[in-house]
Amino acid sequence: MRTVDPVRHEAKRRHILNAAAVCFARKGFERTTVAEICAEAGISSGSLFHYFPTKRSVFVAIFEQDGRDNAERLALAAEADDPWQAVLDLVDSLAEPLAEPRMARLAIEVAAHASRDDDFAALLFHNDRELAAGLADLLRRAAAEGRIDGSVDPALAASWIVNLVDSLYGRASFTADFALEDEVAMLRLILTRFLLVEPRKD
Amino acid sequence: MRTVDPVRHEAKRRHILNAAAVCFARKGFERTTVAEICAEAGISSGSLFHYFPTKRSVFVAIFEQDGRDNAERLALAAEADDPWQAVLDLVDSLAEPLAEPRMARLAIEVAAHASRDDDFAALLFHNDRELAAGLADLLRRAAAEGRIDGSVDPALAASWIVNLVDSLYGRASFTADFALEDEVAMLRLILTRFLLVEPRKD
DNA sequence: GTCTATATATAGATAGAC
DNA sequence: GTCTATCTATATATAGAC
Repeated sequence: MRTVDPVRHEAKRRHILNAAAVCFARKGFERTTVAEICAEAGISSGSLFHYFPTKRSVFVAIFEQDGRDNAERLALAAEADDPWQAVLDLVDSLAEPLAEPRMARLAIEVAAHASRDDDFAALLFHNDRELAAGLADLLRRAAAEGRIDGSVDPALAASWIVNLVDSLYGRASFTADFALEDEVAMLRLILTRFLLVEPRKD
Repeated sequence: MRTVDPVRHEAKRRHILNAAAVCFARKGFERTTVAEICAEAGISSGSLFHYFPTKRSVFVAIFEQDGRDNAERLALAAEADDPWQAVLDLVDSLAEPLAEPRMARLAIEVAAHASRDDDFAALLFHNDRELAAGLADLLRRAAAEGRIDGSVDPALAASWIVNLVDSLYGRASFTADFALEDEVAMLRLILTRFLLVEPRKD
């Protein structure tokens, strides 16, 4: 008979992480205080430190989920019949969180923090490489089928696609009246013209 | 007979700003202490606060120069005979600071800080809009001469070019073995295929 | 103008009652 | 497991001698 209920424990952890994400998006890692996270979550600092050993560990835990989410999306994309369409769909799905503007700020905060925290950077780096590797596979298939330009190195092109999506996040936090649909459409146009072999119809 | 030598004053200011830029690139705005800047500059905190009222003012001063530099580059580009070539050259010159890796980290720190400091964001926003406006003019000229695709809105395309260059900065701080020349070449390929009207030769 | 010394505030994290 | 109270460290900025 155990004294802790693991389900309740996990639920509370997530509750804290959600509150923390809101705060980190609002003010960044350094300027967000543990007291603010506690206020947002409706708990005391003693309680927060019962669930997480440090403020940093709260931050890191938020993004460990991301790698898992992307791995799922890649697995789905790998099963698609049309690899090039799968690439475009993947780009759409990666851009989707931008419908919530605070996610853009959080993404930038992540990049900034990674440049000063090597372990955290390694986590993100791993996530990005997994994503780029999955994209490269799709591009290779598309090139084999003659759908896209085979002269561009798939690995390099894949890492540029990841980067272009990242740039969309930068753009979202920096552009007044950011219109997600228009921006995604432009990104698709850039990618299509960059890689598609077929003659232009536009 | 004045007691301050304005030349010496300005030189000291720049010395402090250079030292501060090194520190901010290394650890970000929040984690960099005034004491560290002073150590890097070889002065005391009392002395630093003689030149700048706050730590933030030091940070801001570093980037006020950027707008002036870009304005100069734009003025040069506006006089070029070949507007499309001028765009590509401008992109090269914007990417050039990346030869020093610490500049990439500083750029990311800037973006993160801007998302929490509205006045600072306004400064950067102004700089970016000036740059995009200048690029849009060049694109309009290039389209009028039939050099590039006239169906793409020049203003939107221009802001994407600015964004693609920004993404290069993100990429630089995130890519192992970042090879500036290869990356710039790929960026030029993307831009050329995105906008150029002439049939592909590759 | 530059320094040393320090005021003041506020952070992350801990202790221990309940 | 959650709280209140607090420790300890460290930060920005100031005061005032030289």
